[in-house]
Amino acid sequence: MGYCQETEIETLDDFDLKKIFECGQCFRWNEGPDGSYTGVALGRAARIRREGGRIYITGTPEDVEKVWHGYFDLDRDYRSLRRAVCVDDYMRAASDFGAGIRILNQDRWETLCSFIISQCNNIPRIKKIVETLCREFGDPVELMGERYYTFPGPERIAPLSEEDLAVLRCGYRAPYILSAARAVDSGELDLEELSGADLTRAKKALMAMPGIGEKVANCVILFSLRIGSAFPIDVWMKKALAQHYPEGFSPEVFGENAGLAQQYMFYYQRSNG
DNA sequence: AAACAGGCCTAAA
DNA sequence: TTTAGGCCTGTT
Repeated sequence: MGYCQETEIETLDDFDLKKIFECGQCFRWNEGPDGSYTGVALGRAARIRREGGRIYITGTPEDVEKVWHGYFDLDRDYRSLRRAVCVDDYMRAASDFGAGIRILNQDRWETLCSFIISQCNNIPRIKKIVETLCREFGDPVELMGERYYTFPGPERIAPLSEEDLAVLRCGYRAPYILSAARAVDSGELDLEELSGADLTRAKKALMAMPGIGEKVANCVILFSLRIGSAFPIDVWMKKALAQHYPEGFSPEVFGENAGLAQQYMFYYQRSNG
């Protein structure tokens, strides 16, 4: 393991690596034996660790300022956000339990593609398919003597065929990946433009694509388009809502913080049932 | 062995 | 507008 520069990520409030990387929003960060996490995001490989109360990530201060600051959503004060979603005793418990979660600002295309893959799959298989996709079609990057691969851009996937994607073993999702790649590459689906849209319009645009339904659309919108009112509902969330809001429930009570409220509910449900 | 897994699509009421 | 069944594949 060669020498590698590290820079502190300064954060005044919530920042729990395990919760951030394991609350279901991303698929490419993996925990090492020492509790650090290594992953590839936004075209670069990095390792991030906690020592005492401080967080360190490989890279220069400029990397932190220009890349990781935005990725880890450091401009938002999660302590006050947690207070804002405490609408009842259940949400108080869930947000206390989930303290340390942050919603990452991920690459739009990577998020779209990853959540297409996620449908009707378990996490280990999702991660495996995504890693194969990157190894086969991404660019190699190096970190501390190890080789990693970036997530291939839509322009790399668009010209491929279903046979080319057979190595992924992702079954019926392959044509969905191709059509999404082609739409993004051609500009027919403009994810950057959509990040300035409202929830309704963003959902409509995404769900017009084959293989993108309500759940995948909401994940893409929340995790990469930065629209905080998105509220993805999967099987875990269905259980949580049925259990705690049998009379019915509307995410609108949380306004722009609905997505964060969802993350707390989801993580709480997965951890405690 | 048969069912299921962090959905989506189509057909049918 | 809601519901059932099928879908690739890998795991239990």
